Amino acid sequence: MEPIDVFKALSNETRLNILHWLKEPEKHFPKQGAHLPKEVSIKGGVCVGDIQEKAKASQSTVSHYLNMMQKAGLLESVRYGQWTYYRRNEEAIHQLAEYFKTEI
Amino acid sequence: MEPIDVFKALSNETRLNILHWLKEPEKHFPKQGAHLPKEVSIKGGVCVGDIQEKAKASQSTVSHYLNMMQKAGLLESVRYGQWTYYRRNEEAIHQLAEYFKTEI
DNA sequence: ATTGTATATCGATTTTTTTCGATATGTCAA
DNA sequence: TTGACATATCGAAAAAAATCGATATACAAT
Repeated sequence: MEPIDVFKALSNETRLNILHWLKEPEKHFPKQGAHLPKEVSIKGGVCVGDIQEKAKASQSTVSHYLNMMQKAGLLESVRYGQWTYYRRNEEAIHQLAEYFKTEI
Repeated sequence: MEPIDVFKALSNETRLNILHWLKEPEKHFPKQGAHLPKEVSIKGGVCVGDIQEKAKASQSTVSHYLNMMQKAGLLESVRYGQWTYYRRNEEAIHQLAEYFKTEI
């Protein structure tokens, strides 16, 4: 997890928004999980299409953003069928906050 | 203090290094404060030239970096004669760490 | 006043990032 | 197996950031 990649990922309003939204997915994505059979639980995960709709950017841009944020370590993804669910990587983000406090 | 400006400022290795160096100025800038009469104390401040020498980038680039970091709130500067001393804005950085922990 | 030094700003070029539409890939359903 | 859909990847154009040398500004010392 390269700090610089994390900071780059955070240097954009839309990406920052996505991170925010995913903090309270049920609040910001009311129809969250619509595609999932209820026995499958992808807690806190939201599919790309829902994020795209809210972010108001093109599909390819949002896909790119999510990939970038995942590579930076901020998000993790789970694929279910044709959908990819993204959620925050809370553990990594917590470590990051520690890093920020002690190293920056 | 706009989070995005802060993250942009942190998205560069040299700038990240500068922030690091200024955490322990006496360690990384042995000849620190050489220009200052001892009754003037700019605690933790290092002049642009010293930073430039260590950063190995051009004078204009380093000046630009420092200005950017100051605008982002990470640094503060004091001018003494022909020198500008930059030091960390510890209070702002501390607040930032709090922001990171609670908002990111 | 003139010269030298430190830093800031300007202008231009190169590099990186953003952003998109088009296309490819993978999955589901009929 | 065909068609529809979700997402990923590709390739390109536009926008922004990095970076430099040259020049300006501000101060110091002679």
